[in-house]
Amino acid sequence: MMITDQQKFQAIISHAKEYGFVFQSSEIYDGLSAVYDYGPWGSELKRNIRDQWWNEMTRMHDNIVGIDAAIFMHPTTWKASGHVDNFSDPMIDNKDSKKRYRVDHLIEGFAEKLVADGKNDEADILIADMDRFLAANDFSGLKGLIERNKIVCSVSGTGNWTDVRQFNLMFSTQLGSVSDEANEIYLRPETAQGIFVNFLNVQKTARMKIPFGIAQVGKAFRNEIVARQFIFRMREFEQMEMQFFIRPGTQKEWYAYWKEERMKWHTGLGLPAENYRFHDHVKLAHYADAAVDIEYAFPIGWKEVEGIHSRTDFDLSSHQQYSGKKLQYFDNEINQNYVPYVIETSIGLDRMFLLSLSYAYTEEKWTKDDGKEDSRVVLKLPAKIAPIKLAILPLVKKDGLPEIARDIMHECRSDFYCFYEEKDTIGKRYRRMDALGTPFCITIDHQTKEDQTVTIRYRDTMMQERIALAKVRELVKEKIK
RNA sequence: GCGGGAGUAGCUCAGCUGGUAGAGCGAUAGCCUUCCAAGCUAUAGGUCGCGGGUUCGAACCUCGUCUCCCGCUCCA
Repeated sequence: MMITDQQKFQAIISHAKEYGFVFQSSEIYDGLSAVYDYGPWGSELKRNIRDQWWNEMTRMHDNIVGIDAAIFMHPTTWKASGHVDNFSDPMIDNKDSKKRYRVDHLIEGFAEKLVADGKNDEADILIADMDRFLAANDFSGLKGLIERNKIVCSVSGTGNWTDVRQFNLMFSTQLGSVSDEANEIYLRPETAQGIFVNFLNVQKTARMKIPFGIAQVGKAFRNEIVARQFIFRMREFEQMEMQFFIRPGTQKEWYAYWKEERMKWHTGLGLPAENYRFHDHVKLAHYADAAVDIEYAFPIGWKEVEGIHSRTDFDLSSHQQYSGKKLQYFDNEINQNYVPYVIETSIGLDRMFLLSLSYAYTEEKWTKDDGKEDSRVVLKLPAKIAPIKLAILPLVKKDGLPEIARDIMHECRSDFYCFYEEKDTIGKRYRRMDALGTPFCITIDHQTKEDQTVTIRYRDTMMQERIALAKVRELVKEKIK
């Protein structure tokens, strides 16, 4: 029986809670909108995904190094990056058409109409008033301006407006303990800027030569107007970003290179290529000269999981201008100083987590040999990222079997995450491990005492075979490589 | 932000025209000793999302609010 995508999404959310992957933040206080916590198995899964990415970037490329920059940054950083100007505008909604306008656009549009009618003086006064109110953050003044001039919505034709409100995607707080003397600073809305401002520090201390990359994993914060769809769009989320610094003019090749390289990482985890696609940006952000999303077929539709952007020298040049410090690189090969261009790969860790669950979550039903119906819910997570790698199960909890199980547990637990369980029937324990996505289970039985072999059971096929107890550790290590 | 739907045990849900809560699964402890959950026994878990109102009495009626899901909108 097929379940619909919508049902599957609901089932994943329930499963994530029931089995300790994801909880709503502050649940006992009714939760906090669009903020989530990761539970015991969720935090393992998330960590494993993070490690896969980090190791791929830093260990597998000798020209990429990592950093861990602070969440707080100098306020000017966000002026230079364009975040302050582009993402903190007073907005107003028309209650009839439900259309939302930037207040300055609305008033400027009306001023243009005045000019067209030959009322240049009125237009000039209007714009001057607007600028004064904008500078003073006087929202009621702005609304009064709209009302006095009887500015109407172009869709509904009415002047039925909400109050003017500030929409700022960045969270702010105060640095300094005395609030009226403190400076307003922001929680970073992206991790990239921590890399850009450290460009020269890293390049010089790690003796990097262009082309080279800087990788970073960390939290970012965006005060989304609408944040929804479980952990897909959260207000606090984790990014895995790599900024690759290159010689100007070579961005096309490197953009193509990273596009391919990043897709290889996804499929290399064992995720099916047919669930992925590229989606080119038509409208480019203020910093980019090319941009593409890697999209995945989530139960909620094709959605972006990763972005690859050609950011030109926008960020470094801008920081150079605002800071007054040169952010240049001397290229020995061509005997030239230049501000490097940048190719960015930026993947949402939480989205990758949701992607993994979306791929892995499977409900299976079949008829047993005796004609009875059987079923299971199994997370077919790639073994590399599964929270628990190996479950160690004594068939019965007597006759010395638990002791043997404890021994093998002791041997393996420093290499990978093991889970010991002696409660309930073996079938029930297998089901529980299926629900957590544990790829391998071994069962210690009476025969183990005689010939030192165990049954290993594979999650996806439910097949089992006998192997030497001494080989378990190496076998699992090999499979999770 | 607007519109729609929902919120009762860890999960899925029942609860009649208002009379202070139930089931299945799950969990815990024990029995059984079994290679694919659903044998037996016992136990624990809910001020019915939260707050006001109506009423002798509210899970149920009403108002507000919070959270989640869907559509629109937004999305560096």
